[in-house]
Amino acid sequence: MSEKPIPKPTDSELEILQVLWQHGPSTVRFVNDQLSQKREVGYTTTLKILQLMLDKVLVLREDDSKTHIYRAAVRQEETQGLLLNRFVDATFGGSAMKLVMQALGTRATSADELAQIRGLLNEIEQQRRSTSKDETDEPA
Amino acid sequence: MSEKPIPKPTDSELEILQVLWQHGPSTVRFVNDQLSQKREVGYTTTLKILQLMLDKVLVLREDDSKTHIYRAAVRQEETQGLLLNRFVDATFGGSAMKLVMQALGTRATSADELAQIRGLLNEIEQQRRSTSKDETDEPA
DNA sequence: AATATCTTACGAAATAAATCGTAGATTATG
DNA sequence: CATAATCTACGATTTATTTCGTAAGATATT
Repeated sequence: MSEKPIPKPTDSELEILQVLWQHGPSTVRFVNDQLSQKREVGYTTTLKILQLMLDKVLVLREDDSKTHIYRAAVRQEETQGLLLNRFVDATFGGSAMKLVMQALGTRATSADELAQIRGLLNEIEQQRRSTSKDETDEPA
Repeated sequence: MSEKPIPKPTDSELEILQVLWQHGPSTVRFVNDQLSQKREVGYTTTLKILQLMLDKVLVLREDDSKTHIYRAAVRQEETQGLLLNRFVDATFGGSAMKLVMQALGTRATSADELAQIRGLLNEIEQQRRSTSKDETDEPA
């Protein structure tokens, strides 16, 4: 039980992680090009943030070749989950349901997406029925 | 179309807004007492933040009586919606559905809550069926 | 090999957020 | 009325984040 403290990424760091998650291991140049499509960023700014992320072990880097290659050191879902928890606590007083209601109510959601969510609900309930037979709610 | 720029609250400001939304107009002392239940905060820190929030017009204040009384100047749902949009964009690449899936999959959600969400899904689909007949998508 | 180009490392400035101390005003109490 | 307690205003510090300039090293080009 001494595995993951998981450092919390800042906004800029998250932006970079998105690039790495989406495109895989990349050079500074590539990451910067991607970011530049959205907004103005200096090359050395991107470089610096990647270096700080390396310290925090948010990314790893391959030094072998001439130019360094950075890769995400944290998994996407894990990180998103972490941030989601913080956000739900800070903004919705810890109620994931209130958040979901807002998300579904306010944001545009296609019929297809609604169907997918319905499917997930089914899965969850299904799973609960099966596990509640032999396993009690909390093994602790 | 020149109504609401809506300033984005910081973490501390959001914390205070939660108190005001939950308990209504309050004195600095009361807000500080509430915050203190969760963590260490100096009185003047709370005061200062409230004053900054007044500048930003995140809160209004009653000066009449001896001690000032602050009230939220932004509505809860509106603010939550704003923050949610930002969060979805930054963390889930703009996909509200991915967020919902994560929220349902990762966080503990009671059977009761799941039922409520299911209810909301029904409502939304219901509404779409009825409005798509005579009204177009956006009544503007 | 000399020059230009690209890359890294690093320091430092600019900005934003949160925290607190102190002084002066106001109100309550003895 | 005098003293204590409470409150407001405000400056200043601390900490975190973002940004960029510059120098030095590596690579490519002619």
